[in-house]
Amino acid sequence: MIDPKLLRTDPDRVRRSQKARGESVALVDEALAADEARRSSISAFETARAEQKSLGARIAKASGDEKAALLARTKELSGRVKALQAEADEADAAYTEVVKQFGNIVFEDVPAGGEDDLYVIDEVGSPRDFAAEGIEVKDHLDLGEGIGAIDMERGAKVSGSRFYFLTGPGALLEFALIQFALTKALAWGLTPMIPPALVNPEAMDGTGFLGQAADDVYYLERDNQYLVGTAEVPLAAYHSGEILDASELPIRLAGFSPAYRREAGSYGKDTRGIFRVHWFDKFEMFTYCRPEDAVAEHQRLLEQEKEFITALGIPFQVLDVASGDLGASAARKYDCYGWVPSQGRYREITSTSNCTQFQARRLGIRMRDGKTIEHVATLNGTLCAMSRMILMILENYQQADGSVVVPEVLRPYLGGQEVFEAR
RNA sequence: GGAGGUGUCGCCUAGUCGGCCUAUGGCGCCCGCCUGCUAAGCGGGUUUGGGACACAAAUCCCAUCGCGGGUUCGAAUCCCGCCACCUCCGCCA
Repeated sequence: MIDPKLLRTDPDRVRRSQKARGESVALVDEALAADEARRSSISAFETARAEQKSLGARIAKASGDEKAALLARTKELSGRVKALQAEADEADAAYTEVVKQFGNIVFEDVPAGGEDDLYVIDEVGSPRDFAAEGIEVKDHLDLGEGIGAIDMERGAKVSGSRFYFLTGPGALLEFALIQFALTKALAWGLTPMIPPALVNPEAMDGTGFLGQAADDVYYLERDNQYLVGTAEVPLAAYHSGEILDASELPIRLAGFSPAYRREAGSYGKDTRGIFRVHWFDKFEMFTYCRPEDAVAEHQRLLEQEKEFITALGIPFQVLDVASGDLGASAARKYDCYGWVPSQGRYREITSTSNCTQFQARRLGIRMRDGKTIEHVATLNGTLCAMSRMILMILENYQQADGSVVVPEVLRPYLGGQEVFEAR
């Protein structure tokens, strides 16, 4: 949720943000009108309620005829108070509904455009020249099946399309990545977390995933619960409704969980292999911090992502995601795109968002700093999405005979193994 | 899944056959007084949200006793639903 005060004090700022997102600017006037209506109906209710209370106090002390007279008078008032209260509740709900439609206020210096506008702000490493090495590039699925790491057919048999089994070397790779990510997370001072992957509606809605992204979320109707698409959801909701002591901040977490995504609307897109799947495991970083520290914290998360990908030896680019392609919660987002040799282009492997106070307002996460209380800022960033990273490793470390070299940093977690041989 | 119990302003707690509850007391915390210093003692303050006053401070108003409804002129208190926790039974990694 955006700051209701900002709407009143600087509606133009909100209009600019809506425009940058490519969303309705008229919504601002709608919200202002709803706010006005809300305040006047609340004030009408409060006046009537005050009168009712003072009458009530007199009734308590009165008796006999006086009491009877007062009772008669207050009966009528009681009905009015109820009606006014219903009106006020309704106006308040209507206002909230409008305000919740706004995405986070986009930072002014976020580049304009949509998902096709790629602003590359950094580049690390460079793709191998496979031709020069005399290698005919295979894609991750051919390689994965070749070394016995991925079984898509049985994934489909057991669970349907976009499901897979990681087998033997594939499973070992994931475990090694988990260990390596955990080692990094601890070195950076993050607290490791294993959160529930099933959450209630408040958690899902509070993190902003039931808005424009609702179709992409699995919902269990019988239990009124949602399968999370990222550990960001339970990690954000972890402190919901709490007032944290400012001295505890920043709180830096690294949560490991499965990620479930319906991938609605992506039929026929990236259908081969494990690039786009309904489930994968992921290590996700999450920070609660003071609002004024959020921009620096965002850089920190990005640096950690870059360090991780660099250590694994995957060539990648860093993108400053265009304003029209931001998620509802993000004021700014950086994506890291890793090189996919079989596609001859860079594809997303990590993403980090600065949600400023947007999520914290919805989830009621505040901090007490001396006498003042205000909402914290929240940020999230991918540490390691297993399926994508395995894909990157398979393709970038392939050899002419279909074997795959193990990235050096992972060898300690694989008993020193250096190569996965093709079978 | 079945039976019973519990849920009060940071923590503990009083209050439940409706109205002096504007929610008691203790601990903790904050401010002040006193005092060679500290402690003790004394006095005051201390839920959160919204709103009024052009900002701030002060003050005032409304809401807030797990959440949501209902009964009533009036609900922490009575009724209904939900949630969480505890105990026992059943089932089960």
